[in-house]
Amino acid sequence: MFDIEDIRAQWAKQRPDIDTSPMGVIGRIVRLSALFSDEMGKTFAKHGLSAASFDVLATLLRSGPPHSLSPNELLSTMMVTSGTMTNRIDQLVKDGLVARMPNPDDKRSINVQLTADGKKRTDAAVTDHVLVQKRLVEGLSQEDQSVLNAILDKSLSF
Amino acid sequence: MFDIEDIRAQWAKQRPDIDTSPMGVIGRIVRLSALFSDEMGKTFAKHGLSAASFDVLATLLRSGPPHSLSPNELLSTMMVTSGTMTNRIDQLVKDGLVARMPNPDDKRSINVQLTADGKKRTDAAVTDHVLVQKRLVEGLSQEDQSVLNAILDKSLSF
DNA sequence: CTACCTTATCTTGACATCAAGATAAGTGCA
DNA sequence: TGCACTTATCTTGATGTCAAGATAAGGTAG
Repeated sequence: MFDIEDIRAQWAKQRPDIDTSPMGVIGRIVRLSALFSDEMGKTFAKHGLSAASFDVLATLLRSGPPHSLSPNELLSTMMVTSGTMTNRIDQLVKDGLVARMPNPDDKRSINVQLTADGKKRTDAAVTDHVLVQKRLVEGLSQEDQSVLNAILDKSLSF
Repeated sequence: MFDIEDIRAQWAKQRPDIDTSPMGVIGRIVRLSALFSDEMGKTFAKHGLSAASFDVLATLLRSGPPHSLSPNELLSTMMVTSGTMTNRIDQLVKDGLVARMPNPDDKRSINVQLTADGKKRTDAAVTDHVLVQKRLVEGLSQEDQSVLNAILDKSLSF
């Protein structure tokens, strides 16, 4: 595993014409994201979930009672295609964590609703998850985190 | 697409017991990473490459002449399994961008070497790529970028 | 030299994802 | 009303990934 600055040094030798300073910032963000995702994935696995399932379950939970959203509503909060959403819901239905309920007002549509077991499992997973997230940022002071958020928001606004 | 702070507000209502401030930091990093990866992917696609192929090609290019590394060496710089590497190399061989060369010193091993066409394509893709990267961070001042790097390095050292 | 362990690469089977299109129901305008 | 357009979900086929194990060659201790 190379350090990002080592990689930049290699480029400086092989392609002195290019400016790799943006690569430093972007490389760190992409790598840190992968590291975070790996660690968070372990928590999900402990609860028998994948990041993908957790994403759906957590969205339903935080939407509040009756913990029920259409596939289209779920889609709009995650960056996945409709086929992916169908597949995710299929898995969760098979595991008994959500149920597909007909929508009486629009027969094209359905609602995906947390089951009692789904709600219990999701509540437990979320509780663990936030503790892991806390650990992942514990190397940063409160001020570091504020500064970080402010700078990242500048980039996210594009 | 919800804003991360909207998501935190939803949690505050549904699960007032949890501390979601780490989620603010982590969410921004993961989301920004996905955004960067999407944009960079478009550049690779323009050159007929995927992020996966580019990753291999760029590693070979920046390793310097003769632009040749073993699958194992490539593996150690990317976080993928050996099966994934075999598959990536297969694709690149099929596209004529790299060639598998026998290693005379160790018959278990091979070297993956950029072809002339592979080098040309990679050079062109890298040139475009760094321009896109530059655009992706242009919302941040030099000082923002320095501060960002310093803070991110604290987290990456875990 | 042999038997065993390690290393390097590839193979297999399962899975998540996407792009594109199929299906079915709702909407609106002539 | 009826026909075209839109919307919501699901289906299909291709791809990239991983975990686990297969294959083959190198290294070593006796």
